[in-house]
Amino acid sequence: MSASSAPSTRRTLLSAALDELADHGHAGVGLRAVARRAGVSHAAPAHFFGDRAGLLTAVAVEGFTDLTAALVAVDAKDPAEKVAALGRTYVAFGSRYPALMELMFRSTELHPDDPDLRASRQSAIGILATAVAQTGAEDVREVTLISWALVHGLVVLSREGVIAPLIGPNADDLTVASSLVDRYVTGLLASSVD
Amino acid sequence: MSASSAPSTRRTLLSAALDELADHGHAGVGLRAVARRAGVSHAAPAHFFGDRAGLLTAVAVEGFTDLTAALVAVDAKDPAEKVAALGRTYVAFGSRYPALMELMFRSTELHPDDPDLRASRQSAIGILATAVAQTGAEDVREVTLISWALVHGLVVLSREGVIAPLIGPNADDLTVASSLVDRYVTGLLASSVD
DNA sequence: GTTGATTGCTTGACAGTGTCAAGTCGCACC
DNA sequence: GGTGCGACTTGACACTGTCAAGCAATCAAC
Repeated sequence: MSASSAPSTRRTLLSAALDELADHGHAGVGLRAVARRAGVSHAAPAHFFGDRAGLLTAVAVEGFTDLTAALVAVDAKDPAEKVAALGRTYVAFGSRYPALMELMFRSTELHPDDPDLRASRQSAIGILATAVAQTGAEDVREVTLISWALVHGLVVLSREGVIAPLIGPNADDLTVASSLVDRYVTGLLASSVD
Repeated sequence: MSASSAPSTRRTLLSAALDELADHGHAGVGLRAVARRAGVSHAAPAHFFGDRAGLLTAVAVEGFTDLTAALVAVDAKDPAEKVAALGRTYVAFGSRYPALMELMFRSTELHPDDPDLRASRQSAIGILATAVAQTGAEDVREVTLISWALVHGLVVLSREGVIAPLIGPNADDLTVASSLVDRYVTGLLASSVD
């Protein structure tokens, strides 16, 4: 028999939750709705994840893990260009999975001190931090924070639909955000090196 | 008899919702909980606001109105310094009213096309846009967007508690964010003027 | 000055939710 | 062969948003 062929209910529930999130947004991720989708009893999710916040936390961890994988896959020779590419990837991820990205930053409905959550988030931001460090920037942590804030802000504003009214209706959010990331993140780094 | 002495149930409900939001966060703002706090029947909020999204939308409008007022009160001689001051005020507002600020940008639980919501949000961002314009920046709308994204990102990251782990435990979020706004927003503008 | 309509709210019900206590089933281990 | 234990299920409770109906006051019209 093949290894790990049984999809271990817990795993089934998690992927049901991700589907529910993509289909009906954050509000759709309820203990009972997810159980229904996974074909188990209404109390099964609570058995594995404790409560609703536990389920959402597990989903968020999955999200940070996927985001990390996407960032790891980014490659670029020039350090500054790499930081910009990471930023574009971050924005693209937020654009492709808006509900997931929103959930990942809604700590009031998560277990904010969950070690897995902290670790998975830290590993995502760690990638950006090391890329910033390789540019030779002086205060790595400040530049990392400002870069993160910038791309995350773009994700939020794009999700809220306020970019188009500001820039113009015929501009694609993702294109606009990417060009802004390119232009200003690299500019930021240039002024911060030395 | 004094003008507008009667606190018009609707107004009472709205301020009860704001209190509930400040006390128990976004999840605490339920139709029934707000009704209880306001001392009216459980269906009264729905009577005035239609549904829960309607109530939340009204609260968000209140938030954007307050934010606008805070931004209008900002004064500075140098145009670039004014933009920075607006950014600091934005961050401070988000820091003082985290739950409200979060709600204001949760369009999935609001009525995103509500005209009052759009108008109040537009008036807030308009203040930043005109300040940016007065610096003589080339592409006003792009610089406005990037500045907005930056400060909003800082608000989100501060709320999520990820600034301290990144920068250091003895640094105050608000101070860190303010200094970043000062340093980089003004740098941004300097490189963008001509 | 009675009628009719509108407004501002309440009462009551319904389906759905998260959570908890108890129970059932199978399986490993002694 | 018992005994514990993990993986669930069943059933209940309090709570939620929403809807239909009703009730009291107001106000315009005739």
